[in-house]
Amino acid sequence: MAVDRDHVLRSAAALLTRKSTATMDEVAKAAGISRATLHRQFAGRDALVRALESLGIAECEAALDGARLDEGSASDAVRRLVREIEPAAALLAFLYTENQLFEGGQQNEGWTRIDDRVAALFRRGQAAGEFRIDLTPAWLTEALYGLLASGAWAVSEGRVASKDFNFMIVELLLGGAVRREEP
Amino acid sequence: MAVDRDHVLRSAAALLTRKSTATMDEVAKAAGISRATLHRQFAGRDALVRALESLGIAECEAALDGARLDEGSASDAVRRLVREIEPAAALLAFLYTENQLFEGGQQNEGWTRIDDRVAALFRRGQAAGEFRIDLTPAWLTEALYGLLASGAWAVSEGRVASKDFNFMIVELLLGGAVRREEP
DNA sequence: TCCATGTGAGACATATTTGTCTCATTCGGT
DNA sequence: ACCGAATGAGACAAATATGTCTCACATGGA
Repeated sequence: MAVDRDHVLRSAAALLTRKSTATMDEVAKAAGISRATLHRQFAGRDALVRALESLGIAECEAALDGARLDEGSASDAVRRLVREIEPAAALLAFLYTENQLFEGGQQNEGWTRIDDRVAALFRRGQAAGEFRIDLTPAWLTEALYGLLASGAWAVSEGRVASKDFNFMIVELLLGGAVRREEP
Repeated sequence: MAVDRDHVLRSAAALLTRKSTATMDEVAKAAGISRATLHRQFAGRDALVRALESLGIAECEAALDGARLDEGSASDAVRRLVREIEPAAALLAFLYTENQLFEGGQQNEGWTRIDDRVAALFRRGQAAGEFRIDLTPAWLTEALYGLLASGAWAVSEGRVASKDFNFMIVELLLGGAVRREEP
């Protein structure tokens, strides 16, 4: 009978990604529970968003762990990372645009840890001569987030097929739009 | 004495990009006018957002015109487009995440026109053998929007220098992160 | 100078959302 | 089958945002 907290969070993420101003009542309905029960789980809208943020951070870090960023080529590590992070992409897209989280001035330190790990991956690729050095690791990190968000958005709008999510993001991020000469 | 409508819209865009839930009072203060005057210009929050949307569409179409997408190589056209669109990037970033505009089901047809023109550019590049064909024009269009938004966001957060905005976006979109062999 | 128009400040009612509470019902374990 | 715990439905007040109105003030032109 216990409420499936994870299910509630995912429903909320899915809804809030589409409509960031959804009310607590709409969030509750989307999760198939009553507003009262939702409020028993999360003290308020703030607590709900914070919980979503924690979930997002946890999933990101799990993806980072699962992608084994230190192994093999940096390109392959990026591919693994995107693959691992795909299930959380919609949630990430919501949090990425929920800039209100940073209003307080101090953002959750979890994001800095994640930023650092991703940036370190790009830096490793640069040091290995694999990635170009005229694009900063900070920008590559930011671009990855942006493409993940765009990809999640495009999939949810039906503009890109879900099965192409990985390919599109990785290929654009790594290879760009310009056609390469055959090696 | 007449209120500078354009100034109000730009202030609103700048504020709402940072805090999408800002109240009408905050929007008014940001523009340096009173809530009453703001309300005389825009009947309500809805009307304000619609006006921002119209402004965004107009600036996008102006950028598309100014970039002369049909001339020269598709890559150069993309470079011109990003350069022309940069001043409107913050506004575009706001509108891009203001998905509530599409809640009604029918989005402003202006966006479809713009999407079509951008997608046509990528399609032209593909037909010319300049762009790879395994990334759909729809995705390239979406990715451009995402990178513009990420770039505007990164600049406003100080993570990327404003002067690098163009370079970073264009180079990543066209060339990707992987280093190319010297030709 | 005088008048008309636009503006700022604030009061006010309304609508919406939120947080809290109660109570009947239902579910699950013993 | 029974009992405790959790849930759903709804009432309620408080907080917040919005839309509307009035009135005093200032600004700019005739």
